[in-house]
Amino acid sequence: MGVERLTIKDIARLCGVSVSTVSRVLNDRPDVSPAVREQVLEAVRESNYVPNNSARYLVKANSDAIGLVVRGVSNPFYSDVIKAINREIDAAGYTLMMQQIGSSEDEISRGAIMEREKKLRGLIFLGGRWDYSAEELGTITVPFVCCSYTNSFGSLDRGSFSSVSIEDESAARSAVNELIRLGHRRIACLLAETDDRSISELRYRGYLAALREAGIEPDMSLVERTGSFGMDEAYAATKRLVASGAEFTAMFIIADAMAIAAIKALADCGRDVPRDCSVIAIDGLSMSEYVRPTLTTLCQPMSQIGEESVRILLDVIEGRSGCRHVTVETALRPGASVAAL
Amino acid sequence: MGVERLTIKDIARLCGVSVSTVSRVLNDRPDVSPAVREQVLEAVRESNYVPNNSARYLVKANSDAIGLVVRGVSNPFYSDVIKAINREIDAAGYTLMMQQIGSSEDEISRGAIMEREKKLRGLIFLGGRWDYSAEELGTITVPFVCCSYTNSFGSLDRGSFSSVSIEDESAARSAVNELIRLGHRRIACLLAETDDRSISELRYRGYLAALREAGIEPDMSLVERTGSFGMDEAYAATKRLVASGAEFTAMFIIADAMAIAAIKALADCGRDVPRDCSVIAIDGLSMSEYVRPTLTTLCQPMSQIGEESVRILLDVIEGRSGCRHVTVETALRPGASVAAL
DNA sequence: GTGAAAGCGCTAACAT
DNA sequence: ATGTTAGCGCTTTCAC
Repeated sequence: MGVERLTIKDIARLCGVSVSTVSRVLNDRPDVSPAVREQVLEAVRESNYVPNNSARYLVKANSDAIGLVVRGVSNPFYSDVIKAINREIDAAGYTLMMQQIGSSEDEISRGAIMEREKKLRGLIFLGGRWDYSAEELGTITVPFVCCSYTNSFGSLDRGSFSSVSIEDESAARSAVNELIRLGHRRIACLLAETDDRSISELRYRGYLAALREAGIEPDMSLVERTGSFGMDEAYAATKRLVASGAEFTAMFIIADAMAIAAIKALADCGRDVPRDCSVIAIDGLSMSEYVRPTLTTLCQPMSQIGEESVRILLDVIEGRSGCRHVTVETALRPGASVAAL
Repeated sequence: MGVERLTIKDIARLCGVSVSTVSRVLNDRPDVSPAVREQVLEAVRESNYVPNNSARYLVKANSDAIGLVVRGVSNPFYSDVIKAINREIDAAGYTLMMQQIGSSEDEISRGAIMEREKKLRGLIFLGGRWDYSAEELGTITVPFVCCSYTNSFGSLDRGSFSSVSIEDESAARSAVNELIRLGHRRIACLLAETDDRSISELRYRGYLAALREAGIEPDMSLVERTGSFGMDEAYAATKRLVASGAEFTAMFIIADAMAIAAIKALADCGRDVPRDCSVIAIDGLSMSEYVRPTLTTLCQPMSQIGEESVRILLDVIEGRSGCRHVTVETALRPGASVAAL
């Protein structure tokens, strides 16, 4: 335990060679004699030497690393996106450096720190704020792409960044339209109002738009809000809604996880889904296919979002194109949580 | 975009002071005049300067950082554990550095790299292999704790590391006992056989032990295996089990997520849970409280696992105690997925 | 094929 | 209160 940590110098001394030779071996350079190479490798193994990455990063002028800053620990929605990003970056011969941060931390400053520390070529932000200003982005000097969201509430010049996302408002609109098509008119809405510049707000706008187009007067007593995207809060909010006595035959819920909790709350209130109340959501978690009734939801194409993000970023990095903004399509995945009225 | 990245020297020159003064300001040292401090801060803001962490880490002889290596991206089970670890480390005045790795990567080598790079005081491995040898741990020279698992299949000296985990075998045994207590005798078992040195194997042993104690002859046609812990595979495996024609009145499933998928498979085969088949699992995911029927499961005390891990690690780091191995208790969370026969 | 030496950006003595 | 300077551990010219 109390072992002094070895440096490249120690290995050099151990082998009776210079540090540059050790460095060459460690970096798989061809210009080292086989004998010396073997000897160095052996010494490294024997002594449990592990190079210091800080020193390596410091001296390197640039790298082939792409940074990925994921906001929100263990969001089930992200895992397929991350998988796709990983795959694409690997395939392109770059290295992925992932950093998870809490939802209260700032992805921009973390990205900026990472950029310096790892000499990044580009950055991907997965799940971030929607209201960047050009000023606070001054610390980021490499190309970056907003993955699964865009800067709807910010003041950023569209030419200075890229994004890949669904059109939240129109996705919500088509979800609600589906309910309307089936004859529902009293449609409740469950929101997560963390603040008013979020995905929740956009999806709420879509809800309102769908009602308006169908000539249905929005009823504020049917709109319930929770403080977060958590299941516990969604459960409680749905119970409040039922307890309020408001009448509705369907619910539009802004996220799958919240919808699963809401269905449980409805059941606990004696309301069967979809017989007494239809439920539709947005996201397309795989979990939603295993609950009963299976959730009817608008799926985000997670792999495509990841792939597209990488493609755009590499295009910009390698000078093949400028910044782009891509919106991907959602697809209705019919479940058993929706019925005609 | 093409902006040269600034260094501390640039800031010093910009302000007409020395680098040490800038460094002092950046590190909140008291011995700087208010005027100069303000001027430096202003220049930093103006120029979007961000210090290079690699250089910082390199020069520091030690830090107050604890490394957390999480194996398996976005395992829902880990998120509460991570939250607890975060909280405790913060409260103790240390800094947490988290690193997520894929399930095919090796946590030991990543931990070793991180230890050098960040000058760690200690390491926590969350979800790792169960079969370390002393030799491969030679690269780790700081105290570490295995969080949520232990070295059941390895050859490590128990005095050289710490661990916090449930007793998987006895947890499985009591889950199966619960089914037996309710009159079940034909109890199927769903395993995830990634390899034979995993949590799956331990829980399987508990299943067998419970049967043996009750004088029930294990029936291999009731034991189904999947390649992973995924829901899709658990679903398919359960369907195979039903299709095989094997008769059973209950299932013991080694993980909540798999159980949720299994319940769906049973339903799709026309079997009601718990009327036609009881289901019990181990883990205690919060999701399990929102599916219907709610899952009966043995809960792992996630917060406690995280807290205990930090407590032990800090005790060892600060010399208050040697390595310890703690097992925490699971608690039966009764749901609606189990019925008496 | 190998070694010597400069320097990556920063902190921390040590001076002043 | 502020400046000067010696490294931290490594890679990379540039000699040989």
